[in-house]
Amino acid sequence: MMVSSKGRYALQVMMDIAKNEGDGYVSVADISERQHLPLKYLEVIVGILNKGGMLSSLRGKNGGYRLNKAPDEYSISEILNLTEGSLAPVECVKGHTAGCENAATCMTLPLWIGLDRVIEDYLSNISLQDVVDGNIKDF
Amino acid sequence: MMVSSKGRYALQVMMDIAKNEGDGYVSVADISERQHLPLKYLEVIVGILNKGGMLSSLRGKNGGYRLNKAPDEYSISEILNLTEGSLAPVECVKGHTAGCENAATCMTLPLWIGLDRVIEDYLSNISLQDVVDGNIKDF
DNA sequence: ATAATATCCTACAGAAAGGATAGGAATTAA
DNA sequence: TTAATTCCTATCCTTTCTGTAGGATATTAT
Repeated sequence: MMVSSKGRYALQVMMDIAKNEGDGYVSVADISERQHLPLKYLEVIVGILNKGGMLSSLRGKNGGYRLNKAPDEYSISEILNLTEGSLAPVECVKGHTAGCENAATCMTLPLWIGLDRVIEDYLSNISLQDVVDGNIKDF
Repeated sequence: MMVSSKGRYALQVMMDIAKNEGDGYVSVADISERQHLPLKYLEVIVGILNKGGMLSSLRGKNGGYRLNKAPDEYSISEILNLTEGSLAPVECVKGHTAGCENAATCMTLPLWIGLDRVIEDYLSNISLQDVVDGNIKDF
């Protein structure tokens, strides 16, 4: 029941780019250095974010990555769902197909659907900008 | 970000005992058969529930397990926390110590604390009885 | 052109966690 | 005494996690 380092690093990457992209691109080497995260692993993770349409890239000198939209347009949910594959707490609530062959009689399914929903609700209402700004209410 | 089979099976075990304990004890063999779950694995899981104080046991013939309190006195949170070890989404919000050495400056910590809380809130407000009764609102 | 700087691609590898199984010791009821 | 049952804990196989490695490809500055 844990968010893996892949997802956590991806979030750090997105935050770092949000903070450091001026008009140019942010390189993975710079992110790696600032965030103290392994370069080669970040290359893999950034590749996922890029292929998933969250970033644009530019190769070569002065190249790197930049956000495709404003930081307040990214929800934490979409970032984590992309990098983690899914945030579903159990297999049977993945991909909104909701259930195995016993779904009709499964007494625990509603529980998992409800849990999935509170997680999704929470994370989809927090933006990248919110995290960068330290703007997370309550707690 | 998944609840493991250990936690899911533990929940099934608790539900099965809740349903099937009359005045006597429920054996693991019976649970295994009714729920179609591996006996030897269930023995391990039930051991955790027992040592954690959720069940009482009786050895020998006609032995087995029974609940220590009424089904509506168990929250799903306590069952899953016991068997999973923790439901915290990241290492640094385990055990209410909240944080690593960088906690003071970590921008993502509030996010994880908040996520932990919505999960905990949801699961602590649903009882074993609710699940057995199919009494989970919404969705 | 060329050199330097980046991304991009994908296979591999060690460590940790997940998901059981195995075998028997201890206890209890009939 | 015997059958049934919990109890204990070591082991094992598989999958996932967490990276690493090495190079191919593209871009820009000079």
